[in-house]
Amino acid sequence: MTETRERFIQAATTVFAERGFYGASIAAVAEDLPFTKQALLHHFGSKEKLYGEVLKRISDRLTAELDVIGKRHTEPRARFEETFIEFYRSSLANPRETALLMRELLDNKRRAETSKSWYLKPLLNTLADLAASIPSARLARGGAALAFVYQLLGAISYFVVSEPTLSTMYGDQDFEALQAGFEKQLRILITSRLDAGF
Amino acid sequence: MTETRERFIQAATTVFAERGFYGASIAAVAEDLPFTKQALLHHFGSKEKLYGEVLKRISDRLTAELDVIGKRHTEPRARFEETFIEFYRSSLANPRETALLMRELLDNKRRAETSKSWYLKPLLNTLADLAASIPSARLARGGAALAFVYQLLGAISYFVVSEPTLSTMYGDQDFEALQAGFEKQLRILITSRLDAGF
DNA sequence: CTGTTGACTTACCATTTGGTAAGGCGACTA
DNA sequence: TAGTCGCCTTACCAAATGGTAAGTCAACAG
Repeated sequence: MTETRERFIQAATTVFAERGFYGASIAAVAEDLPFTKQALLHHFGSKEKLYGEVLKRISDRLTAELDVIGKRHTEPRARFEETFIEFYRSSLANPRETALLMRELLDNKRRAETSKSWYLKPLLNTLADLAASIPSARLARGGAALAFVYQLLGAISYFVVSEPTLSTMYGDQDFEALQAGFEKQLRILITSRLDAGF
Repeated sequence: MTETRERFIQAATTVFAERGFYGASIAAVAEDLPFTKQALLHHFGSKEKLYGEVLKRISDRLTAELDVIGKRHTEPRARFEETFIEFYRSSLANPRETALLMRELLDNKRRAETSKSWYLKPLLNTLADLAASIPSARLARGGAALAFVYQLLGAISYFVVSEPTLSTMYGDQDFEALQAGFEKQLRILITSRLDAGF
């Protein structure tokens, strides 16, 4: 059934996000569902394929989301800015997925040898194109605009993923204040860097 | 012997960086060394304790390194800027350690329940103090300066960790150009944000 | 009524996991 | 010479790993 597959994918997202590909077990994925580990294997064939479906799901959602935002703004600079703000909001709203994508980045070296699939590429291309559409950045050489895109991507993902660490380190209250101000700080970072020109 | 311990820690750094805490096995750590898995257990007691020593090693080195840089500059803003540039260089020179710290961030939620140790705290405190020493940032409320520190930390770590992914995605040549310009772009990001004030 | 198909199960399997137990062995001490 | 201490080994272990084999059972088709 389609719904069963869906439930497996959702559960797998959590497990892979929390333990990484190598640390996750398909038994753990099935554990909280009213199905056995073999039902999972019946639907997906292998752990690797299940992981692939999870990644594809995330990549598709993100690409679609950013696409919608991109169409809401015509002015390149505003589009760039709002897309990254939206990316931050989306990442914050889906910390599991954010963590999983970060793990994929880390596991990639090892996994690339066998899997060879690049789920992040369409997402990165979308963002790089966005940067290239800003007049002042178009002429930048040596991938200066791409570097900035990557800096923002890192700043956003790293912060979102740090929630458990930061809230324990600084206490829930201080962390909430930090998180409340982060979006504003992100906006300032983007505008001040863009103002400086390429 | 001290040297044997050292070799175990070095090997463990690689294995933990590549597979994460859960995905790594102590057998894999001993595999490339002329000792058995039990020799490892004899020295460190458990996988958890070995991991702890590895993290402590990294944290100590980083803190010491940043301390040296901090003392080379008296003017707060220059000190802030140079410290982050140095942090970038250090991260780039030690990609294994960078990846491992990132994994620690991701694994932390799970691991915190049992281990409760915060290896990253001294490092973060050093950087936060650095930001607080900048006059214009001292008055910032809601942790605006800390947010900026975290953004830089994320931008740096994320980029360093992405080397395998990026060089495969864009090709070795394009990636090298990107990497060659990254430090300069980082500097621009820092100065433009600081110029904007808090 | 029969055959087939798809979802899901129980029963296994070899391999790997982190860890324990016990002992060999060289060096140093009484 | 006997004792003991630290480093490291072989011999195990129960539990968990990803995956295979062989079914059960309901729905549906002829």
